[in-house]
Amino acid sequence: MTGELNRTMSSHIAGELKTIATHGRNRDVTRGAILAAAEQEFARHGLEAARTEEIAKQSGVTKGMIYHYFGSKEKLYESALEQVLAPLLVSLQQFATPESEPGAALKAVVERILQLTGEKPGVPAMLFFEVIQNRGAYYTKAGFPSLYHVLATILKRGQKKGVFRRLDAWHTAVNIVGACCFYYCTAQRLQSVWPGDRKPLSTEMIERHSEEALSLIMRGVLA
Amino acid sequence: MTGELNRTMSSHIAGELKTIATHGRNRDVTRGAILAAAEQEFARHGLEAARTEEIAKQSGVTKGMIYHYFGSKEKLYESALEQVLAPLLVSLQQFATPESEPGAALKAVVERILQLTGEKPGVPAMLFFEVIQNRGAYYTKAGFPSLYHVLATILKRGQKKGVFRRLDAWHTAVNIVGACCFYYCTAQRLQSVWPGDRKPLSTEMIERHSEEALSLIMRGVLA
DNA sequence: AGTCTAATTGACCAGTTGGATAGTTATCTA
DNA sequence: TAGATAACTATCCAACTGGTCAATTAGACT
Repeated sequence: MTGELNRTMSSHIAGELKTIATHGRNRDVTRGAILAAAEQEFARHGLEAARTEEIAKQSGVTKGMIYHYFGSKEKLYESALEQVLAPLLVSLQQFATPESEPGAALKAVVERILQLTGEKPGVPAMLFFEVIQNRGAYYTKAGFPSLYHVLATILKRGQKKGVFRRLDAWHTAVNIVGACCFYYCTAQRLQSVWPGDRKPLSTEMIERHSEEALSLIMRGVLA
Repeated sequence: MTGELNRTMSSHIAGELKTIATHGRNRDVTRGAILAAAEQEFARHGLEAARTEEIAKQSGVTKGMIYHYFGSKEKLYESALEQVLAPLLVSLQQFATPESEPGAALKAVVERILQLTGEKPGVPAMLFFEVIQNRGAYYTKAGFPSLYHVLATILKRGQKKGVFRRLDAWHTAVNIVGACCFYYCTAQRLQSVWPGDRKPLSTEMIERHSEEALSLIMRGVLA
């Protein structure tokens, strides 16, 4: 998936220093810069309203580079989406094992979601754009496993064991994700609504969000 | 806010029949059709990616009409946003009274949010676009009261009374809204992820979402 | 040093889009 | 019936946007 890494540093030298030192003229560095800028732009505007020119400007290269490395705006979008979602969705698979205790499993999954979104606050926005604007077309295309399946499975198992209360697993799975992710989508607005000393994207507020979301969810689900 | 209604039906005749019978050539009907189409288009694509041509097509009029009645794409957006948000936010003010019992008040507010979003599933999407793409600029411009203030106030009061558990009112307010609204943002995708017999936007599934969201929230918040 | 590969650039293009404008016609009033 | 108002249409335009392409140049290898 990640493709050929370090094609440029095949010489004797460590290469790492070289890569960093090389300001331009480096495949991986440029590709990475474009991807990073694309991630931001797509998270702020979605595929449709994102501007390739802006991505180029932010990554410090010419627009032509985007087409040289990615071929089209859509393909760039796919790459950015995959780069962002893969770590989250792949890492969740481990929690789907039927052996684990449901309460602990749910807690672990929620914490993982909160951790990853906390590290990359743009991810929830990208997901929203993808679902609403593109109706999940590229999401489906990437063939990622559904986050909701993992959650629903755990919820059903916990309910059968009597650990969780009576609930609709499918609906609850969605609402759990909502309680985790919505915060990052509305963070910009919170800044002008919340008291001034609360900076929604500061590390402490992110930390508190994780605590609060987890509490709300666990309390809301346990029997 | 709603402006002059029924300017056209000032004659002797009842007017209602007239308004309906008149296919074109009616200020209010045309304006309404444009607004309705705009609401859909903006909910699906956001201000930036929305196309005036598409709005015109969907409302069955020429693009020129949009500029005749609304002046610009942005002004049309403001009107659509206001039309959609006003009922929700205005109606919530009544729950902010300090006399009401906090538990009941919270339940009432959440139910109202769920009712309104259930009736207009496009509203949450419009809110997301507004916050993420436009950073809440038009939202602020409209001068609506913050939904979060109402919720946080109730939460704080309930906490002081010991009805609610120890929690951060500001964060919890956000997470509550997330648990209510996220469903409608991801509904399109759910259709291809959920079992086939569950249609996310069917009346029964919407009803169930309301129940599940309310349960999750109340359980998650009560002492 | 010389050569080859590929990263990079800048000028350019065709299609789209928000918006303006001049003209047409239905309806209301006197 | 005549005129005035305004709803409505068709056409056009300038700016923007995704995408192309030929030319340039920095590094890698011999």
